[in-house]
Amino acid sequence: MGRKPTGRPTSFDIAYAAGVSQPTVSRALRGDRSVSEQTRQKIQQIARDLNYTVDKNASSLRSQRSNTIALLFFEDPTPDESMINPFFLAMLGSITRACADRGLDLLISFQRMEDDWHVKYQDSHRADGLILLGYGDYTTYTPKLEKLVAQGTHFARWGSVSLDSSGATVGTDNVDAGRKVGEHLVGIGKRDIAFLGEADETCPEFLGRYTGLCKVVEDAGLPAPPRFDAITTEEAGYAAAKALLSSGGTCDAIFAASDLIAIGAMRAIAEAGKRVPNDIAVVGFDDIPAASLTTPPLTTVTQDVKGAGETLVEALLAQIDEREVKPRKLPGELVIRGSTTQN
Amino acid sequence: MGRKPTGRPTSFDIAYAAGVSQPTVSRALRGDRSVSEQTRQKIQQIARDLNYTVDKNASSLRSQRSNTIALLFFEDPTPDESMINPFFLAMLGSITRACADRGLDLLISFQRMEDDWHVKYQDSHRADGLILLGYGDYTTYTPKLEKLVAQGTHFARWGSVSLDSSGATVGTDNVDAGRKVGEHLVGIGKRDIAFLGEADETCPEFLGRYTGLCKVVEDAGLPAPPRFDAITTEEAGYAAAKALLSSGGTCDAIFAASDLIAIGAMRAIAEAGKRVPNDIAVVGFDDIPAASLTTPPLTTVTQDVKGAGETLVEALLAQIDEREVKPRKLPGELVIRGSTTQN
DNA sequence: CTGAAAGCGCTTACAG
DNA sequence: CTGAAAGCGCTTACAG
Repeated sequence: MGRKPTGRPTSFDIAYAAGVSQPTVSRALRGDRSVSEQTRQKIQQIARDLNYTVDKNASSLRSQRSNTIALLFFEDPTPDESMINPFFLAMLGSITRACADRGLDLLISFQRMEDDWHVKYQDSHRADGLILLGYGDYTTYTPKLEKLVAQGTHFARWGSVSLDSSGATVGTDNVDAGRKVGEHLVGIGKRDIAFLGEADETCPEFLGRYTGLCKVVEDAGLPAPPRFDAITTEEAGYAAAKALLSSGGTCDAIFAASDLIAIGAMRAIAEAGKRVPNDIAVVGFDDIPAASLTTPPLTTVTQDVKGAGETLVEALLAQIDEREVKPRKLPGELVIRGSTTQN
Repeated sequence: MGRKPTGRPTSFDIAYAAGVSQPTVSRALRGDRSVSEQTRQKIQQIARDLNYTVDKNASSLRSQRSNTIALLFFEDPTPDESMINPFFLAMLGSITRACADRGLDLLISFQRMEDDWHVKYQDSHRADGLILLGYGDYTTYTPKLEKLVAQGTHFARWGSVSLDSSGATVGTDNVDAGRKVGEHLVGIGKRDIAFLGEADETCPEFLGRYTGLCKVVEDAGLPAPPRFDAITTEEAGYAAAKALLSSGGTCDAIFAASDLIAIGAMRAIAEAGKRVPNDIAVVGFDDIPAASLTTPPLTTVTQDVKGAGETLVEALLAQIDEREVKPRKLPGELVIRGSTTQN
């Protein structure tokens, strides 16, 4: 045979071998129902024998659809430019799997907040849509989102669901999760709970967690939880706890807006000569792998990472197909460990 | 203006606006030196104004080059199917950055050992080459590699450099790193060192680390380090240490082939009522984020993750361009923490 | 159920 | 330095 002396076979080679036209090969290989069962079988067999695969570039160019999704991590530039939040890494895994299950390819890219996200993938037709994952200042983030919407770019994002009704947003029910944490802490007899994390408009997710905590505390007739700002790093958690402990105020529990913050806080607590959980109970958020390795192990909130990946991909696909997309809240689950209960 | 009523502009639109031919636009935008400076400037300005980007599918189809690399993680299927080794996640970050610096897109995919890697990307022309990252049984891995070579697929891999002279392999100098660990342990007076990890042909990297350790121990006239098999998981490390401690044998130091193994081992040591580092010193490998969080913090070996990403991408690019590629060894750095020294 | 024709948006010889 | 022509390998109306 060997119609083409070099390179990989094309649909014309398959067509020649099967004695049909090239468009029929294209149809058969995509499982088009209009091709007769017999012809389809034959063509698929030959394609297999010749080790043929459809050229994605040609197919995407013609059909104007790439079956590819681009995953953009964005983050504030960090001084050490290293640490990605482990939680997002877990998300990456679940999104990868969700894409693979649907035959989608996944492009990935780390973006700085300053960058022009939209241009890169959608405009160059590499991807049918974008999934946005990240943390960082929400106030600089929002205008970019609006630009994406204005451009008609398809995207789904992970984040705070409440503040944003613009379609494909998926996130943990942070208020509910904050409530669960509050109930647990109040339930074990804590009365004086502090919150560590930037709970304002720059970070609506943290704000939700704080809000949930406040509700429970208020209902129990306890003093409102003081807040100490911290971004999602161990260093920030350490500094915030330092500030809390040296402010002269007392507290018998800390709810940190993330595990990274909680881990930093535990270091500060140890340095201050206090004990976890007896003097101060500590709760984190995310359930990163390191959370079970601290001393004592960290009580935290597990987010539904697997469900998140599935839901994000589904939401994006729905948007691409112009189906209706509603924001989705996923439940967070409290995981109780030694940092809030002695054993 | 508005030549096309709908959709994004093409190079024809730019050509029309600039009063030149379409091929000239193509040349100007790629910075072809043959286009006059003036024309080039003008075209680039117009392209910017019209928010034009080159259609990657068309350009890849025509040029038969995609400027895209596919990163394949492969792993033995794990029961919980969750945990990716944190070390490879760090590698992902550095490879992403190295690709971005060179204007390459990055496709990512997790593969099971059983899968047919080669077909997926190279054959469908999505990627110019593959980077292979992973762990798992090397003996099932090698035949796949050979198949890739036979197919003329371009790839670079992270792994054991010594056993494999086939081009684009990059890895830590495991023997040297093992030696550093051995010297440290012998230097602090340990005499009876055990190795935890599958140090045979199924995992040449672990074997290298063991070999380095053995050399030092032998030179010091100490008994050869016993080996206890463990794959790279916490559970396996726990089980291996259990086996070691209950074998009735004594040991005053453990070199674990990975941090995950070391963390599991420390748990087993604590359960056996022994203290780290006084009764048993522990050293890991990889310096994952969790390594500094254990009690005591884990002495380990840092691999040059940043250099690894750069080197892998460079090696792959060289291979694609048919330039000569030599295997590259990167140094590992010992990081001494509390698990081998009291303070 | 199948085929002939057109065309997706580029890049690349080939001319001049 | 620039243009006219061809063609990368598919998918999609359109006919029959």
